[in-house]
Amino acid sequence: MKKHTVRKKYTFAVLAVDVVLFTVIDDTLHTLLIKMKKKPFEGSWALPGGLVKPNEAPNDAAKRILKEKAGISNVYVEQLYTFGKVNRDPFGRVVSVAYIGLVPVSSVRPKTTKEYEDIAWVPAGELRSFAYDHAEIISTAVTRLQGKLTYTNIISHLLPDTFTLGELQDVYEIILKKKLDKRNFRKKILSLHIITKTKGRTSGGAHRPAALYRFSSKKPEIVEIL
Amino acid sequence: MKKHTVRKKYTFAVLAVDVVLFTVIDDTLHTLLIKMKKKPFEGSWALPGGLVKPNEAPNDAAKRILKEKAGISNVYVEQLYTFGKVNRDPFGRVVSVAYIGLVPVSSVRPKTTKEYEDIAWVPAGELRSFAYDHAEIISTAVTRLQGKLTYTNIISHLLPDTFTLGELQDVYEIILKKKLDKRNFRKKILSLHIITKTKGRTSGGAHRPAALYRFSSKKPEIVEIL
DNA sequence: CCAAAAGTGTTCAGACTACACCCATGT
DNA sequence: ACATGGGTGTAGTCTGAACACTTTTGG
Repeated sequence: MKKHTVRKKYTFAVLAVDVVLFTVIDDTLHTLLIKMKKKPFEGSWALPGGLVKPNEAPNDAAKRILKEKAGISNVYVEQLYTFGKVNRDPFGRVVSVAYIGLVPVSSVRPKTTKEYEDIAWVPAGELRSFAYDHAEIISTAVTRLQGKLTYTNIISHLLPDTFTLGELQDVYEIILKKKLDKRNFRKKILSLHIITKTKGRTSGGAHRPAALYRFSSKKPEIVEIL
Repeated sequence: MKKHTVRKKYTFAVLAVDVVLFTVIDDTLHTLLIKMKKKPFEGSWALPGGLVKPNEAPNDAAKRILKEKAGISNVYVEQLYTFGKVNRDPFGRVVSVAYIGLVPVSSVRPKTTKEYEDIAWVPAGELRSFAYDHAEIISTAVTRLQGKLTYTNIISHLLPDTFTLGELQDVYEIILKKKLDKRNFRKKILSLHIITKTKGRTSGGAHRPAALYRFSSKKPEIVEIL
């Protein structure tokens, strides 16, 4: 049986990826969205996404699309869920493997292209007109992100290389949408040994300088955090 | 733009589903596997799986395949992960959406068909020669199942309608591969109010009869269990 | 000297762990 | 009578929650 025999005989689906890229800006969780030009979704916002190439793994497609559409590389991405309802795309049968991506705020430089009207960081949870089933994908992604914050170390990918304990706590509070006690938070985080103190300190704020920390490892790990 | 325009232009992938169907038999976690006849995997074991139809959601395809290949309906299924490495299938580019399925042991009646050499419940973790990347899919599924046991009520789908606390504890111990303290386990489970006592009792064993319980709800819920 | 974030300990309550014996039934 | 799983309570430890003041810097 030749490689393309099956391909020709059974082909039916277009496989796409969509990425929910998160970052934290101004004390708010944001996702990267694209404002569309094409009908029937002109003016609607969509996740950066695109078709998977014949010789490309979906994982690689997710990274490629972030690079192409937003000029962002070196991103942490993980698979979220595969959305395959029959009529989710008015153009035909498209099944989309959705990914979550995380970037620290500094490393971000979305670029607009002629293909789209606009590309922008939009506060997660903000009401918009979304293309396709992207509202559902985003809300699934937010829920997953909240869940994983509490039992893994993925938050590391939302922070710059070094950060203060206050900044770390802020990110938790923003995403989990609840206040945490400062002393308890510090005790807990430090007891886990997932971050280490560096020699650096902040300076420049009109307040006492803070110690800078770094994640001991950014490898995905299961750690009971909160 | 017509519906099939995109389809024709960009088609490349065959979309399949594979199901890791779990049950507990004789104090061991088992998965349903099929022994293949076709080259290059003759004699290897594979997950029940098949192609998604053009007008079928992957979810529905998973249920259909269990029905067709094993004569099993009314199964709880949930999406596991999508496996899309370029060369995972020697016949061509096939992307597989993998599902976890759970059935209580009683409701099980796999049927062999002419298409396959054999279909059987095989102890999870047993060494076999697996077709495709199915070894990887199974091990991902086992890990996920273990994780979800500890923070959801999905174990309900592995038990018959009524069951004793001893049987419930057994299933936890089998899947999590660790002993639990009987008194602590009962205290914890009962305090969660996810099961209710029925009026029934067991009979027939050479021992004291046990109270029968039932899950208050089998809807997926997040509950911190262990 | 004032504003702003950093840093630091103790007490209390609830949850989890370890642990051993009697009970009801069938053979 | 004995073998088998069912059923029950308590004490000690650990973890999580609540809570307020001093420190260091820039402006």
